[in-house]
Amino acid sequence: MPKIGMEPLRRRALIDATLSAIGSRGSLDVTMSEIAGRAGVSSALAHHYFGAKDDLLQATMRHLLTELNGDTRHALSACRTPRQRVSATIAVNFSDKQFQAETIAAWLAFYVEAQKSTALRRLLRIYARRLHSNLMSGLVHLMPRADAEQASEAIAALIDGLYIRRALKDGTPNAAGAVAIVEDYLETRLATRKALA
Amino acid sequence: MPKIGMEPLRRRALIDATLSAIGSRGSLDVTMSEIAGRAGVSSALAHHYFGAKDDLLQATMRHLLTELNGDTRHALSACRTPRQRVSATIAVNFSDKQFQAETIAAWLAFYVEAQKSTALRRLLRIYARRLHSNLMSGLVHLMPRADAEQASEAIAALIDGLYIRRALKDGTPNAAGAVAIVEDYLETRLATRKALA
DNA sequence: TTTCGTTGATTGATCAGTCAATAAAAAATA
DNA sequence: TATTTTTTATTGACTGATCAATCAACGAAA
Repeated sequence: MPKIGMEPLRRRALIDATLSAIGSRGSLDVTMSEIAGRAGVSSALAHHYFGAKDDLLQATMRHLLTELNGDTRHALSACRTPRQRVSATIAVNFSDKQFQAETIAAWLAFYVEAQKSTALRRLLRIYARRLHSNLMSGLVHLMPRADAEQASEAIAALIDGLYIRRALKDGTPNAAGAVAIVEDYLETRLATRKALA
Repeated sequence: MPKIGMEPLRRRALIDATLSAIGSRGSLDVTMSEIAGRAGVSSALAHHYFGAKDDLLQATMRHLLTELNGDTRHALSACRTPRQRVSATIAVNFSDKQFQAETIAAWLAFYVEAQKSTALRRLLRIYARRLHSNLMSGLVHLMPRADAEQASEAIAALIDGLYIRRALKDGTPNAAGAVAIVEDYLETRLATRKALA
């Protein structure tokens, strides 16, 4: 066991363990012992590095946010047209890495918890703003601003809704189907504009 | 205090209290004492009438489901065309009675809890099936079955997504805006079919 | 006098969070 | 280099709070 610079390793391991615990339980009702156990350490150590449980939960959510943001930036960097930007922004949310039982369960649980915790609510708002701004950066070139605003709202709602449905394993089992639904919405929206013009 | 036939009154009061407790806490993390207190009785009485806490939670969710179903039946009974049926099905979900902070918070919380509880999951599945069947009963007359299937999936996801966003008080503040988004999706979908025909 | 409605008090379990103690690594000092 | 000292990593054991669930008891209605 190396005893040098354990802090970042442990923090990361604990965040991963939190994610997998939330994923398997399907909610934030996981004990510190459960999390620590999955990370292979004692619950006391988890408290040592993160303080309160809420802090660990926040750090976990921040991690999710960072990952999604990184993936999005990467995907957007390859885009040449506004149209591509919109599709890329959508696609990231349904990529193999993001659209995964564990991650989805965590997002959903955080959404609920955000109604109690202002800190989580703030983080979720950051996510919402980023998504909106990414979508708008493309949509605004494809339709009038008011329309773009509504389309962005609809796409965001569609993504959230598909996440929920995926969590419940009701309809929309695969990521491909989910993307198809959102893309179809977008495509239809754009086609209508063209047809009416 | 009348002491005759208290059971149905108490049960109803406890369910209402559960709903309002969940609404104000924003999650299912409410104590039996809190609920019983809101209903003006002791926690022991809540256990007396409902047994375990889970049973009370289930009864509360069943109540939500019953209400929604009643409202939907009523709305559908006034419809003359398939097109109206679809709009009516959508509208009910955003009616003043349903699209309310308290109710929305409860739905969201139940969605999360359903990942742990098979009983709740079964109830949620009933809701999903009903919604799908109601939507399809109209859509199937307006477009090919495969398209209708996808549209139904999209509308269901939109509704769930708009509920989430409402819970977080991010975009989509009012019910009217939410309906507009779903109706716009539907309208665009139908208009495209016409334009291409 | 049995059944119904009701509660206060209690129990037992679960957990978040703390703390004192231990061991090993790093740094400082001799 | 050998030593003491300090910092880092880690835990088992404990505490205190919270809660679901139970139960014995009591008053009133049937």
